[in-house]
Amino acid sequence: MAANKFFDIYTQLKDEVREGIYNDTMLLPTELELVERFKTSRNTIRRAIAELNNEGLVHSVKGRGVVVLETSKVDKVFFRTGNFHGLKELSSYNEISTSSKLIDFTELTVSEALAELISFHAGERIYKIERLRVINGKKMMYDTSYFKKSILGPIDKKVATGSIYAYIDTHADFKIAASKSIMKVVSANAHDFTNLDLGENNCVGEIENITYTDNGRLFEHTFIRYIPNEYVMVSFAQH
Amino acid sequence: MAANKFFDIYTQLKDEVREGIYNDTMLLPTELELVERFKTSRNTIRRAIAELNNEGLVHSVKGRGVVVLETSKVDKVFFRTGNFHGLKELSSYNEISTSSKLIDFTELTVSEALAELISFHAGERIYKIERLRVINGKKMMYDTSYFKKSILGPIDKKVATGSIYAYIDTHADFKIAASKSIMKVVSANAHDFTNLDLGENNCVGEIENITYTDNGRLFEHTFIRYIPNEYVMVSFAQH
DNA sequence: GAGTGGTCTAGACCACGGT
DNA sequence: CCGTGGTCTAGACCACTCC
Repeated sequence: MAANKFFDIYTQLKDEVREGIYNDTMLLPTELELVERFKTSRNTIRRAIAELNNEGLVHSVKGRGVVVLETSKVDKVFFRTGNFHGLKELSSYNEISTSSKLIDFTELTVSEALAELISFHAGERIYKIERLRVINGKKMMYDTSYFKKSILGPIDKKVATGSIYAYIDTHADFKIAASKSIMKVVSANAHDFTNLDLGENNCVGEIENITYTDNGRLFEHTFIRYIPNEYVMVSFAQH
Repeated sequence: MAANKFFDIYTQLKDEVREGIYNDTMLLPTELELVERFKTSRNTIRRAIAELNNEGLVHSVKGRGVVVLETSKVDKVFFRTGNFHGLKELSSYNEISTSSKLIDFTELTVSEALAELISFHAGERIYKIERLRVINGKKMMYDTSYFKKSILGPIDKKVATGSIYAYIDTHADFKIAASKSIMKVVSANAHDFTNLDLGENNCVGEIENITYTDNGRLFEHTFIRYIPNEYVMVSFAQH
């Protein structure tokens, strides 16, 4: 995809790790050997290896080398059981699938009460969009999203029904830069019991998701509430 | 702490962002200006700025500059409501606080059934440790941990009662390198109802946490089950 | 076109691991 | 002690944003 040298090297090394060319617990070739092999500078090699570290495939140890991490059950779970692809796709990006239905679309002004709840200031003009995700007839996930109108510009119900983010890509003069998430387990409220197929369960998972534009401005604040036993989140941390 | 140049610059810029010297939505000084100011090379400046990006404080845009992200409610939540400090401290590191009690400590061999559940192979000799965290008399969190004996070496109940990780720091010849986590919301089982003060709730949060040594070997596999409404996890992602 | 961040090079020195 | 990864330098060129 990218014609970046470091990215190509990263991809190649990743494949080789995945194929088991370097066994679990073994070392990658040293940086100097990789410099030889890829005919590039050491910094570029290091950039590629840094990427492997971030992904949780290897761990660099000063004075020893680059250790390949044993594979675990977790690695197999990565793109399964429901739909949370790690955390990156947690914003509205993928929420609009064929199985996602628009429940409500309104324009309103942020009240003092709502300002307490979300990261927008009172008086700000916003769109509120509620959506329901149904899979195999089961109500799995309910989203309540707030978008700043001052950033998004005027939209109609048709846009809200489709993908807001596809609309931004083609019609807006800004990009989505980053997002932050808060994840909790909470007791279900009356809304949850009617909006979701909870069965015997009386709790839901909640993910609060804040999205930034590439101007550093808060753009979207979304609450995702989902039923137990269907979704999984995965993360990796280096010490 | 670290006498690394890039780390000092990162810390200083971070403070300045926090103090609002660069307002939300404004730009940081350009890389060349920072090179001037800190009398260093551009790569070092870039390393510091990369750190700020990872932390979710700024976002670099090619051709424009380094944008400071608006602060949000999420930022204030970071170290509150319970005890999950982001994800880094999720392994056993901090679980052994004054309020954490050892419930069970046994040595056993991984059965075929257990091997299905955790990332260790059948036949492996392991320690199983169960702990309960009580806060203000409330049973909040229940941990079931499995440690590879072949890596940890022989330990007794006294070590298990204290901090395993403090023990490793001082007595073991390996370090903890990385960890992976899976987070879910699941229906409570009979164990949960007796082990935790669930109140009216019939679900729990579960975090499965896998820890690696700096030799790339799976070392610990822990299941944390906790009550609703008390804990929060925060994450940040760049697009 | 001027200025920005992104990639890359070719070198240097240091801190640590293992022998 | 040697070899490893970690930090840092001083430069170059490119891709992008904005005027």
